[in-house]
Amino acid sequence: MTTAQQPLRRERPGKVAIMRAAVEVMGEQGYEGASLRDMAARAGVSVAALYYHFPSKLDLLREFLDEAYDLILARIDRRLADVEPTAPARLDEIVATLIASLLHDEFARLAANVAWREHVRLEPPERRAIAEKRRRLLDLVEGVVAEGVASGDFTVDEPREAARAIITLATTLVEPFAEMGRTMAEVIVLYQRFARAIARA
Amino acid sequence: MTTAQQPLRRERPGKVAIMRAAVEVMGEQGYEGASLRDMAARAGVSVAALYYHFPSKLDLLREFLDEAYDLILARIDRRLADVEPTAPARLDEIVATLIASLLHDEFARLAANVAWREHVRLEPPERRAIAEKRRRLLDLVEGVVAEGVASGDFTVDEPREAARAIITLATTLVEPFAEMGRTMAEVIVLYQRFARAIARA
DNA sequence: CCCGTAACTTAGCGGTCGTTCAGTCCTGGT
DNA sequence: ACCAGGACTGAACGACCGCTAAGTTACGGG
Repeated sequence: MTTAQQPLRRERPGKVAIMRAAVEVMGEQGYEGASLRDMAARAGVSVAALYYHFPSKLDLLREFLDEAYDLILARIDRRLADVEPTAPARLDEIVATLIASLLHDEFARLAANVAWREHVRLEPPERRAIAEKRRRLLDLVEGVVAEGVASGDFTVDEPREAARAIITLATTLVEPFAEMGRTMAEVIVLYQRFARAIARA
Repeated sequence: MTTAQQPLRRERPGKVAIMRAAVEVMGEQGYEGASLRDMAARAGVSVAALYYHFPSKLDLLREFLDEAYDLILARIDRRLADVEPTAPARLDEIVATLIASLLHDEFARLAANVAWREHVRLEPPERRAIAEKRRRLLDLVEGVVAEGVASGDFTVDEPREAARAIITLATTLVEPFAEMGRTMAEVIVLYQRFARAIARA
């Protein structure tokens, strides 16, 4: 027998193409406005092919949401490992990673729109799983802010609310970014400054 | 003849009830997920009644968006008239007005969701009209921030981007507010502090 | 008392939606 | 050479969609 498990032989290119197309359409039209026929056409397959890979439209969204939140959390963890352990430097790294991930290219921006506005479409049981991943990110940022307060770098009284504001700012950047006329690098520096200001509010 | 114009005899209770119901459904399900049948049922009328008052589903959204942005702009203008003319006080008043308007009650929160996420459904011509109202709010806040920089109260280099961040923070508060476990008054004070911090970043 | 208009209603149109089912093709192991 | 199963396709289902035409009711002015 081979050493690899069955389900990820070459990462299932058909399934990946379908999910990519689905996220594009959902990002442009919203979850309810996105039709399976549009998704299938963009992926170059038939509608029934979607049902070979996903049990339903809602499960397609759920699977994407799961992967997207896991990815961003893992990316932040990995990049924090290489950063000096001072709170401002760590906060800067989180902000930079969030913004760079969400603005990287057109697909990332559409995916960000889906991830941060369509999670409400899930039914309560699956929705709680996503809420917990969001809470993990919030806890992480709150920890860094609190750490900074302890070290005297930050001064805010409500680290959790400061963390919430910082995450909101970074994750809702997709729309404003288009009309800002600035490079991603410039925006990252700017929002690192805003984030540190909130942590000192 | 009477002095009043025809179209607003007693403010057309039927039309108002329909728009209220429509905004509720759109706030809960999103524009595409909201059906005219749901809206009509909630308003206690038939589907065809919607077409007596509005030319189409999209026009219903457009009309609400027009009114909602005009209302919030007028409310801010009116409240700014009674505030001492220092930049920090004026910024506080804007933040307080925005948050109080968007969080006031359950309907206001649903309306806020529609206003700040569904404007993208409009076709480009009508969409530009809404974009201009948003720009007016942005200009207003930018002006106050710049004013504060001139007076030495604020220090940020990019007043327009600071204004954008402040507006984003206030207008996306609806979802987080539910899990914050704080009163509206507490949240206003907190976010006034965040806004001033951004203006000093 | 009658009539015009505002404010609806009932019924239904054509179309699109998510979903399913019965087959088809291709590939790799025996 | 065969064939099992993975990865699909074509065609259709009933439900629901936005929208409309034609008819009904209530009422205020002449």
